[in-house]
Amino acid sequence: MLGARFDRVVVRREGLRRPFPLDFAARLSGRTLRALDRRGKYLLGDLSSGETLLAHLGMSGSFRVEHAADPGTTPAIIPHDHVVFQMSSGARITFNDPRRFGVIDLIAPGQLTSHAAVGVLGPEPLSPAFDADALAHGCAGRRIPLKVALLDQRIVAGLGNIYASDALHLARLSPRRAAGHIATPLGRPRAAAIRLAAAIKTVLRRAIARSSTVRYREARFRVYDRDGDRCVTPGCGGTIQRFWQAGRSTFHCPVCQRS
DNA sequence: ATTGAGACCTGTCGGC
DNA sequence: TGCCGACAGGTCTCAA
Repeated sequence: MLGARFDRVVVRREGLRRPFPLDFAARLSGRTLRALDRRGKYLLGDLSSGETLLAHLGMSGSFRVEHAADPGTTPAIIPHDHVVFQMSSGARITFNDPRRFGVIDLIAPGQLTSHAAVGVLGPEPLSPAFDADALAHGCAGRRIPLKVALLDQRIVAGLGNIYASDALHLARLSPRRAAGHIATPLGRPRAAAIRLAAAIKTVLRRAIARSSTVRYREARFRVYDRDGDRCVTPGCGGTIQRFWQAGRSTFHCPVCQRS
């Protein structure tokens, strides 16, 4: 898509979580995609019109890339194809999302920072801006459990249910611990914040290197979806358990994540 | 401030 | 085989 023009945009239903914006296809047609970026779980496309093409995969969304020049391939519509972008490069990019929890939206120029979700995102976990100080600052004074705090995109952007559990396990911190406990009363980081910030970076770098979210059904994690398994922490010997927090499943080792 | 429950949807899996 | 409930990578809103 990058550097190509939108030749034709086909919208195959009213919307996903929300209705598609007014004149969505018309506002894209003839524009060029100048740059691609990402904030947290949001994909951002910088358009020659100054608008931003915003996308979120939700739980089940995906983009499929096909090319007119690919020999022996006949691009076809399959179930749950909702938006098709035909590009001047010959590429055809299709947004498919069975559960329709995803987002496809257009943001007017300059409106991204005031966007209800994107505008309040916390720091990028792999950027230098995210460190123990930033994490402690975000958690200070909060009495919510650490696991719930890690899922709050305003504290740190982009962590989901898998890596929230895994990062806490690597840092050997209980998911039930109050988030505020990793900071001093003045919001300075305690040892736990230093461990957790580092663990988040380690877990995410490893996940990206292994594409473990892209193929998450085949992937194996430290604790996620491993209840009943033996804990991987050297010398621990505990058994991974699952419980519920804020409506989501949390996995942890009650032995090495006691506090 | 925080929790909990429910909503949005369809697909998959395990148990019977 | 087929049916049924539980659960799923994520937000978002409302009530308590």
